[in-house]
Amino acid sequence: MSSKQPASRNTTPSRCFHFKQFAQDCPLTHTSVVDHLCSEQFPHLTGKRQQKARQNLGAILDATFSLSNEIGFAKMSMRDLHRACGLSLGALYNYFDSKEALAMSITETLNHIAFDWLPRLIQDETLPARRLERLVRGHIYLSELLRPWFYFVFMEIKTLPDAHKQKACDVELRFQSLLDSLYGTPLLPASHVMALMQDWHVKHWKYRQLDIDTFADSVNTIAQSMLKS
Amino acid sequence: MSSKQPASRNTTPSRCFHFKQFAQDCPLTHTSVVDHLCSEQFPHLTGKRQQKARQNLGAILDATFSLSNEIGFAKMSMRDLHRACGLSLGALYNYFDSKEALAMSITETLNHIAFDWLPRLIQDETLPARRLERLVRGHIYLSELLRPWFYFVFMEIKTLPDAHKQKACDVELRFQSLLDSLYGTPLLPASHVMALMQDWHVKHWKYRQLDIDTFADSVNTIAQSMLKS
DNA sequence: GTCTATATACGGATAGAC
DNA sequence: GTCTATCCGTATATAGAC
Repeated sequence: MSSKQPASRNTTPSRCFHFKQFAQDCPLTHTSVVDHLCSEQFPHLTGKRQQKARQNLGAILDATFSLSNEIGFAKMSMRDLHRACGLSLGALYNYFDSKEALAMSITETLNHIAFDWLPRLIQDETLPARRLERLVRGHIYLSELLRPWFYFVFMEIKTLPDAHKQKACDVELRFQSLLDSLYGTPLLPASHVMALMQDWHVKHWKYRQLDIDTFADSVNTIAQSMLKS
Repeated sequence: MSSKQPASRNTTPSRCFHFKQFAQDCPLTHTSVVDHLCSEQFPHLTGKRQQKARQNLGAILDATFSLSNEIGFAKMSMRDLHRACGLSLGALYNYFDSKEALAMSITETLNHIAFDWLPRLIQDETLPARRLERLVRGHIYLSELLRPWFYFVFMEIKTLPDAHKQKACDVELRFQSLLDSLYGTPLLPASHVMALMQDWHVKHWKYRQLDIDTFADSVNTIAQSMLKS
């Protein structure tokens, strides 16, 4: 995953990896996550039945993301959802026990993935500067691959029951502690980096026209500059 | 508003102004904003009646901020609100025509203030580096003085009707264009600075232990470093 | 102006036919 | 497994007494 080009300045910056590479190597995509969720909720299903369930789950999640993005999860009614995803109101409850269970499945799934996956980014790298770059790029690129998931969790954490809220915060704090250990100083440099990275999905309407690698380069530059001082 | 101390390195950084100065000079406080809102909604009231209205409005807003912060505005019911603020359910409707009108009053008021006030920060300053520092500190300090207002608008914009949403976004874009003009390059440096500044109120739970001037110094350092490159 | 009581609608969730 | 029809609690907003 390392760039082979000579170190020529003022052209493309050298990157430990870029988005296309990451997307090819990373086993996580929107549909793979839906499939994973399906296997968890309906472990007994196989073949055509499984196919159908995955398709419906995907439709439910897509509609949930779309509606939450537009009016917020709390304002979205199950009736809105059933109209948007094509299933009947009753059928929804075969997939999720309640509206709250739907929200929790989403956060639970993403947390599991993030918790599991982000540490792997740096497992084979010891140099702090390289570890930092891998964390920064990895987080930004992953949040792009699963943007609706990241955005949903960011915006809707507050409305979840406390136990769940805590767990979701833990993921952020764990990632932050990874950064903290690189910087030596606690809190500030790591928090700044988190804020910059998250801006990619939180304010995505701003970045529509912008190449994601350019964005990641920029965040990485700032992150690296704080490492030196 | 400028610091008089000699330029001694490695001690307190020289600041164009710090929080305490800003708070003394800035005419905006939580109560003054409530009073302003009161004068807009009940221009005819004076004396004891006005006093009472201000007090009740303040209680309603405090309760709204507190409940929204806890469970989100959409989940907060008018019954929750009436219990939390002490007024009866019916009495609430003497102050706001609807739940939506309450949310709109809050965003409207803050937008008006921000739109009006932030440009004044730099009106007497021509040096880009100083203009930048004044904008950064001014935004952070103002968002601290009116933290519940800023947080509310940030989190609840999405649930408002489209026309209102647009106006709120305009304020952010206007501020960003002030920054853009300082940087020359559009979008990226300014967006980064916005993200860093907003983190103070968005993730305030992280910064409970941190001095606001230390935070502002840190953001300003990053903002300045992007100015040079 | 503020209260209590209530009209009216909509929400989440379920029952039971197919 | 999916549909339609429905239960029942709760939400916003209002009416009318004081």
